[in-house]
Amino acid sequence: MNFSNEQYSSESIKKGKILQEKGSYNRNVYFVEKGLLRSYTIDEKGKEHIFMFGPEGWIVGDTVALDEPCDLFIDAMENSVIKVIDKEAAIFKSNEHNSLFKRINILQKRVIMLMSAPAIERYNYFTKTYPNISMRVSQKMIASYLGLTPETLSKIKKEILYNS
Amino acid sequence: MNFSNEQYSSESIKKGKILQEKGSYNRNVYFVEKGLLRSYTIDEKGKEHIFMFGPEGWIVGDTVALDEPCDLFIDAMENSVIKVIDKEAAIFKSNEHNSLFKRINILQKRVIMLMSAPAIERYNYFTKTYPNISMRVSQKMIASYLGLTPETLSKIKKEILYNS
DNA sequence: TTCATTTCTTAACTTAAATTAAGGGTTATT
DNA sequence: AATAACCCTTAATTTAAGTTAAGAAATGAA
Repeated sequence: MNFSNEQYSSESIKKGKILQEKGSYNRNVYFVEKGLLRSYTIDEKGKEHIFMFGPEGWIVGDTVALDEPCDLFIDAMENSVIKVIDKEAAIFKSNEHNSLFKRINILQKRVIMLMSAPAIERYNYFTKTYPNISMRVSQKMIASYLGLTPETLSKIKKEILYNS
Repeated sequence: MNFSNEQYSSESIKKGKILQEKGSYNRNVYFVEKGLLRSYTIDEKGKEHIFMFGPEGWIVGDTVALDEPCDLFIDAMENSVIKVIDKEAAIFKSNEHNSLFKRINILQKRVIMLMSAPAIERYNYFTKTYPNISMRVSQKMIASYLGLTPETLSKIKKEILYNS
C-alpha cells in the first residue's frame, strides 16, 4: 500500500459525507487513515446493500473502469481522515499487487458465501472476519452487508444465543 | 496478460480432468488457450456452486494466498489446451494489473447481483454477460453459477418466454 | 428535558426459491 | 440396438427469508 505517508494530503470529512455517487464518474479512490467508510448500492426498490466496509488502513473505491459510470456509492460512517488517491496511481504504480490480490480473495470468499451459506453462517463468518467492525456499526448495516433484512438478523442472533 | 506465447508450454487435457482440489495447496493458475475450465466449491450438503467459467483467453485460478489451502476445485468442462502458470509470476510480474483489476470488477458486479437481484434478473444478467458461454454449458451449470437450482432456472426461463 | 428519529426486537403473514418426486428426452457406452 | 447415465421440465410441498406492523429502547436535536 503505502499511501500512509508522503505525496497525498489528508482530508478530514464528517460522518455522512458522500464521496461518490452511483452513476457518476470518479478517477479517485480513498485511503482511510482514521474512521470508517462504506461503499454500497441502492437497488430498484430503494434498498441499500453494503458492498464493503473500509476501516483504518483500507482503500475504498469502485473498481469499475475509468470511463464507465460507478456501480457504488461511497460515504463516511464515522468522522474520518482520508487520502484521496488517483485510481490509476493506486492500481498501476506502487506495490499495490499484493493488495489487489487480497481484495480479490476477499471477494472470492464473499461470492462463495453468498451463493452457498444460509443466513446464520453468513453472520458467523462476518463476526469472525470483522470482529472489530461489528462493534462500530449498527445491526442494520451488518444486515445490509450480509444481504439480509435487519429483522432476519435479529432472529438469527436470538437463535445463536439459545443454541450455546 | 500475454501468456498466449513463449515461456510456458501448452498442455492438452481431457474433459473432466481435475486441476485443483479444494483444501489442497497449489502454486499454479491456468491460462485457457482453447476449451473451457470452471472453478467451483462444494458445500456441506454436497452441492456444487460454480465460481467462475474460464473460456479461451481467461486465467482460472484460486486467489487464496500461496500458503493457504485452496477454496476452489478447478476442472475442465471441455477438452482443453491450457498453459500452467506460476501464480506469483501471474500476479507480480508481467502486465497483469489490468487483468486483476478487471477480475475485481467482475466480482464486484457479481456480489452486487447476488445480494440484490432476484433469480430472474440474475439470469438476464448472465445471458447478457456471457452470451457465448450459455451455449456451451448445461442449464445445470448455469444454475450452479447463479446460485439457483436447475428447477428454478427452468421455471424462470418459462416465465421469460410468456412475458415477451 | 422533552420531543422526534432512528434502531432493535418480536410476531403474524407472505413469498421466492428449495426440495422432492416423477416422466420424458438426450447423449453416451457396451 | 439396448441400456445406462444424465438432463430438462413440471408440479406438489416445504422452508428460509422477506414483508408488514407495532411497541420498546436508544440516540439525537431543539
